[in-house]
Amino acid sequence: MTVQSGRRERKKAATRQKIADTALRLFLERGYEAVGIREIAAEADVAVTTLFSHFASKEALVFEQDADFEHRLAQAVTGRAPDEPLMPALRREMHAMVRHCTADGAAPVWRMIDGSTSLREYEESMRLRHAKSLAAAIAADPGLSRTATACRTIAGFVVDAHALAREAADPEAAVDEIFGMIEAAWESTAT
Amino acid sequence: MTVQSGRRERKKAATRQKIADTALRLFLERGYEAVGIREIAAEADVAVTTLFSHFASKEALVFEQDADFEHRLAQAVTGRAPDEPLMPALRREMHAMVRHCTADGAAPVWRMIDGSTSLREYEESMRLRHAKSLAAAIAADPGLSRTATACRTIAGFVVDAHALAREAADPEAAVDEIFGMIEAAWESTAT
DNA sequence: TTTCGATACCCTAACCGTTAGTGTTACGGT
DNA sequence: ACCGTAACACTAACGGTTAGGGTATCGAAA
Repeated sequence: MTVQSGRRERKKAATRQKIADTALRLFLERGYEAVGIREIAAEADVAVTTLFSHFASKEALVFEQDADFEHRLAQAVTGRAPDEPLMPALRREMHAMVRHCTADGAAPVWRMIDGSTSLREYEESMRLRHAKSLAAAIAADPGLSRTATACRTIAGFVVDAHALAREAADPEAAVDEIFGMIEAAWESTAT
Repeated sequence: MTVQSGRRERKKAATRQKIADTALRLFLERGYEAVGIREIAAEADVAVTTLFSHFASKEALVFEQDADFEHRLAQAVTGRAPDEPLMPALRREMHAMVRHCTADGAAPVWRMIDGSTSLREYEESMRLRHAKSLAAAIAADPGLSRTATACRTIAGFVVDAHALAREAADPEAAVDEIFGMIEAAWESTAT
């Protein structure tokens, strides 16, 4: 486990980025389903197998920075100020995430996602992962003693909030509305 | 639109059933991923295209009676007694559904589902559909005036309850625990 | 410096779910 | 008795994904 930043890792990162950029460009130009893997690989000047060594599936090309999102919610729980209650921290993070997804320039990507069944399904499977890690983070906090079922329920609720808010007319207001409900559910489980 | 029960419809139903039975048998014998579509079709003595005219995908072979489930929750809302509150009706239906899924004999099937990524993803996409129709049913009830976001949030919550309860050590108790949270969330939106 | 293991990449050829295209049969209403 | 059509069949392909097996470049130990 040596430190990073050898020429190798830089080249690898560059290849990955080139693939992702090429794919996104082609997808936006001609539509997700209309662009094939072999074509993306050719345009990015890599072999198909190389593409799949960087991305586990065609859908993963679109959700390139999924791994970031994966941890942000969990971090919001484990990294919050020692005396801060859970819900405000989660609400704040959710606001930031929703703002990020509804920023200018992101719209075409989301339109593309909503237009493809397989992309929507992939996004759902991501939510399951996110909910799982969030539930683990909540369950691990010694300050909040709740049952495993309660943690998982709340976690599922929170990640769903992201999807629901994205589709709402006023995403920011939707986050607040949903979090009102989440807090009521959460407090109903207080011992 | 003539009435049913011609020889034709019986034959069609028989073909569909034979395909589903064959598929489930092979899946349980040798594992979901280890059995190919061509093999199922051959064993059921139909053409591959015929199989796909009855089932939209390989996963749909496993969730054969999905369509039933699709409407049960919505029915629980629209078909409840005129004066019955929403939540008890949903809770009752959810109890019935969970009991059905945890009945003896269903265990191997669920073990198979949990063992396959594509089956789990398919189940999730079903949940989205179910949540959508449930949300529509709730939103359509004139007695419950809630925002669209609140309806969708609660609907997502309810369908998630099914998945969470199935995985819990005591599914029936989990349903009650989760519904306690759902009711708190629901009542927090009362005008 | 030389050597050497690791790894990033390449190519070919397939596998598998799924669909299009094109018939053929047999049912059901007229 | 006839015809429209629904159900099914066959072949061939498409597109995502993976296996198998090879080359080259990097990084570090010898």
